[in-house]
Amino acid sequence: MNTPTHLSRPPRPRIKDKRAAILRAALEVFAEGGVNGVPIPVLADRAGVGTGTIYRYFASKDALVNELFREQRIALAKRLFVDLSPNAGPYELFVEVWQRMFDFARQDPDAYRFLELQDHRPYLDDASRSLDSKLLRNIVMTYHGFQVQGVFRKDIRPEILLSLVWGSFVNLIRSERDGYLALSQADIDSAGEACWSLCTG
Amino acid sequence: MNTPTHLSRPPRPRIKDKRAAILRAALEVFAEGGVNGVPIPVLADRAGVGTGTIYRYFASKDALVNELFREQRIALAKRLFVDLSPNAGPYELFVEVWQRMFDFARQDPDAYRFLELQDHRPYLDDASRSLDSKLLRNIVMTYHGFQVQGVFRKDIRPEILLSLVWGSFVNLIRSERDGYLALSQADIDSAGEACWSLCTG
Amino acid sequence: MNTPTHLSRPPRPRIKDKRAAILRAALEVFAEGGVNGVPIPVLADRAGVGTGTIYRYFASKDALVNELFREQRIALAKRLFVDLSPNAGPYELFVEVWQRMFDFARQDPDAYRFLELQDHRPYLDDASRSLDSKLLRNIVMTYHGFQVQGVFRKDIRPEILLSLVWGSFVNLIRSERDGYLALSQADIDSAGEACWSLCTG
Amino acid sequence: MNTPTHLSRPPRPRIKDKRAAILRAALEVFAEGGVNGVPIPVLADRAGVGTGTIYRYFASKDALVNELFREQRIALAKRLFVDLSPNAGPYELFVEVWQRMFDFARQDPDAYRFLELQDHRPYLDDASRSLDSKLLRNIVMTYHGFQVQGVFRKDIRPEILLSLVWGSFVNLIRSERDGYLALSQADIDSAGEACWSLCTG
DNA sequence: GATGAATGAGATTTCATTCAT
DNA sequence: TATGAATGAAATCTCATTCAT
Repeated sequence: MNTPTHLSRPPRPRIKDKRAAILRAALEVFAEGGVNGVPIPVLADRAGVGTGTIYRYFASKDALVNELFREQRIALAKRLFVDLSPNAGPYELFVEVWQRMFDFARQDPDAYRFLELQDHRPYLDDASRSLDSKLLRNIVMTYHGFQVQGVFRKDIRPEILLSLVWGSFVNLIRSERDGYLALSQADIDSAGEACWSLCTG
Repeated sequence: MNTPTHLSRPPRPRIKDKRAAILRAALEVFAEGGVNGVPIPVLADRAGVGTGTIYRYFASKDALVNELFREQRIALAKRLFVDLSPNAGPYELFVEVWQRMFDFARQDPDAYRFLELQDHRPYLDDASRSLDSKLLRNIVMTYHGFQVQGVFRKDIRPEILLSLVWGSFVNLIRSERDGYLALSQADIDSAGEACWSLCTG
Repeated sequence: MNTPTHLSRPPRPRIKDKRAAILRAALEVFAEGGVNGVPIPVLADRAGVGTGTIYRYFASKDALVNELFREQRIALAKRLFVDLSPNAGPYELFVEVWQRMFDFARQDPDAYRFLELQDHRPYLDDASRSLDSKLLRNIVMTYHGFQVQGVFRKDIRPEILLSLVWGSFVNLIRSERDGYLALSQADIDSAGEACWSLCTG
Repeated sequence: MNTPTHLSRPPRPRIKDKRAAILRAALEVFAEGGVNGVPIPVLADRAGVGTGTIYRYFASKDALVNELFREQRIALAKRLFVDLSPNAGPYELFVEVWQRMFDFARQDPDAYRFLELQDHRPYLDDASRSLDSKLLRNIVMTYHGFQVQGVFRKDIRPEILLSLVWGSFVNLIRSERDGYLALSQADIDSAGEACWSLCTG
C-alpha cells in the first residue's frame, strides 16, 4: 500500500502482441467489474503491460471500449453464422443458431457479458452503432426469407420477430446469471422450440 | 437512515415534497445518464435542492438508488397487476398485462429506463434483490396456474416461459429506444399475440 | 397559541436556562469527541434545543468554545483556591491544592478533559488566553511567596516550578486516562509529596 | 531545442524521494495547524507534489498520520537513548537524557509538536499505540533499575516517577511555546536537577 | 424566541491521462 | 517503444451556519 517497491514485483512475462493482450484483459475485467468499475491501471496489470502502454495502442478508454465492442460483435456474428450447413432447412438453421447463441454465452462468458453490458453504451461511437445495425440487417433478411418461403408468419415484421427471439435468449441468460433460473440442455432445446413456434405462429 | 423521522412525528408535507422531488429528479437524470454518469450536484440541481439536502433524505447515493429502485419496482408491479378484471380469461389477462407493460414503458419512460439500467446493479442491496424475486414469484405462480388449467404448455417450466416473454418485451422496447424499430399499436398487439402462442405452444 | 404539532412531537424537556444547558452539553460532547469531532446538531440534540438556538446564544462555534473555556477555567480556579484554610502552612496548602486538582479531574472529568483538549487551541481568542495567564500569575505569586519565606528553593524561578508541578499532575491524569497507570489515593499522596520535595529542593 | 514551455510551466522543484518529502511536509503543516486543520491539498502543496500523489504513498490521511507518528516516535526514542555513555552513572544519564529531550524539542520543533498533538489521537491505530507503550516500558525498566540500585526512591512506582518527569518536561516546553516562559540553558539545567531530586526523594 | 430543514463551501479520495526516463 | 509515477479535475459526502416559519 505504501512504497511501490519494484523489487517485490514478479517479473513481467514477455508478450508478443500487446494489443491483443490488452483487449483480452479488457474483456475479462470489464465483464467482471463493468466498464466504469475498472481503472486503467487495473486493466494494464491484468494485461501484463504498463499503464502508458494502453495509450500507445488506444487513444482513450472510450476508444478501447469501442474497439473491443466491435471486435466482439464481429466475433459473435462469426460464431453464430459462419459454416452453417447450406443444406439445412429453416428449422435446423434456427435451432443451430439458437444453440450457438447459448454455446457462445457459456463458452465465452466474458465476451457475452461484455456485449450485454449497458454501461458501455455512453462510450459507443457511431462506428460501433452502425456495425451493430449492419449485422442485424443480415439476420433480419434471413428472417424475411423465411417469411417469403412461408415458414415464418408474415403478419409480423421480421425485425420484430428477431427482436422477440433475441430478447428471449438474452433474458434467459440473464435470469440464469442472476440466479433465478438454472438451464439444462433440455431447457435450452425446448425454449428454442418455443421461440420457433413463436415465429411460425 | 433515510427520512429523519423523529419518532412518531407525522410526516410534514414539505419534507415529502423535497424527498419526492429528489426521487423524481433522480429518475430523470439516471434514466438519461445512468447512475454512474450523474454526479450528486447535478441531481441536486435538477431536483431544485442543495447538494447537502440529498444527504438529509438518503444516507448515500447507494441508498438513494436502492430506494428508488424498490419504489419503482413496486409501482411497476402495481401498474401491471392491480385492478385486473376478475372475470377475464387467461388470454384477456395476458393481453391486458402485455398492453400495460408497453403503456408503462411509454408513459413513464424514465421509470422504465431506470429499472432496466444495468449499471445500478452493483448498487442494489439485499432488500432490493429480495423484493425483485418476490414480485417475480407471483407472476410465475400465475403462469403455473395457466399450465394447470391446460392453457399454457406444460413441457416448459413457468419461470422459463416468463423469462422468454419478459425478454421479448424488454428487447422490443430497447430496439425501439435504440432506433432499430418503431412500434405501432398493431405491432404491439401482434407481438403480444405471438408471445401468447409461444406460451400455449 | 396551541400548535398541534406539540402533541405529536417527542416531549422536549423543559429547560429554564438554555444557555447553561448548551454549555453543559458542550462540555460533555466535546470531552467525548473533541471540538472538531462534534457537529453542532449533535451538540444541540444533547442540549435538548434546536440547532438554530445555539446561534441565538453564541455567535459561532468558536465563540461557544471560548466562552466554555473561560467559564471552566474560572470554575477550576475557584475549585482549587477558594476557601483554603487561612491558617494552613505552606505544605498543608500545597497538599490541599494538589488533592483538589485530582478531585477536580475525578469529579468533573468532562470539564477537566475539555480544558486539557488541544484541538480547541486554534479556537481560543485573546480574551481566553489573557484569562489563562492572569490565573497563572496568581499562583506564581504564591510560589514566589513560598520562596521568600524560605520554603521553596530560590534557584529556580517560581513560574518554572509551577510549570513542573502542573505538568506532573497533567501527565499523571493523562497516563491514567490512556491506560498506562492506575492511581490509588496513596499514589496521589506520594506523588504530591514528591512534587513538594521538587519545589523545596 | 529550447522549449519555451519550460519557462511558463509552474516551477516545481525536483524531488527525489517524494515519500520523504510528503512526510516532512506533513510534519510541518500538522505541527502548525493540527491534523484536522490541514486539508490534503495544502499538504500536497507544501510537499511540492500533486494531491493524488499523496495517495500513491499512503492509503489514507489516517494511514499517513499513523506512519508519521510511528516514524517520529522511533526517531525520538533513538535521539534520547542511542549512544548513551556506558560508563555514565545514573545522574549523568538522567541529565544527559533530560538535555536530549530539550535538544529534540528545540532542534526539531515540528516533530516534537506533532508528537504532542492530541488531535491525532482518534487517528492512531493499534500499531501506533502498542509502539508507544513498548517504548515507555523500556524507560520504566531503567527507572526500576535505579530504584534497585538505591538511587531512586522506592516508595513510588517507577511508571509514576516517569510520568511526573515526562509531564514536567512536556509542560515546560508547552509553557515556553505558549509564551508563558522563556527557558535559558541554566533554567533547563536546574529544572533537570529538580526533577532528579524529585526521583531521589 | 425557538426551530430544524436547507444550504454550499470545503474535505477526502479516485482515476483517466500524460510525460520524463 | 514501453513504462509507471505523477497529476489534478471531479466525485462523494460533511457540517457550520442561515432563515422561513
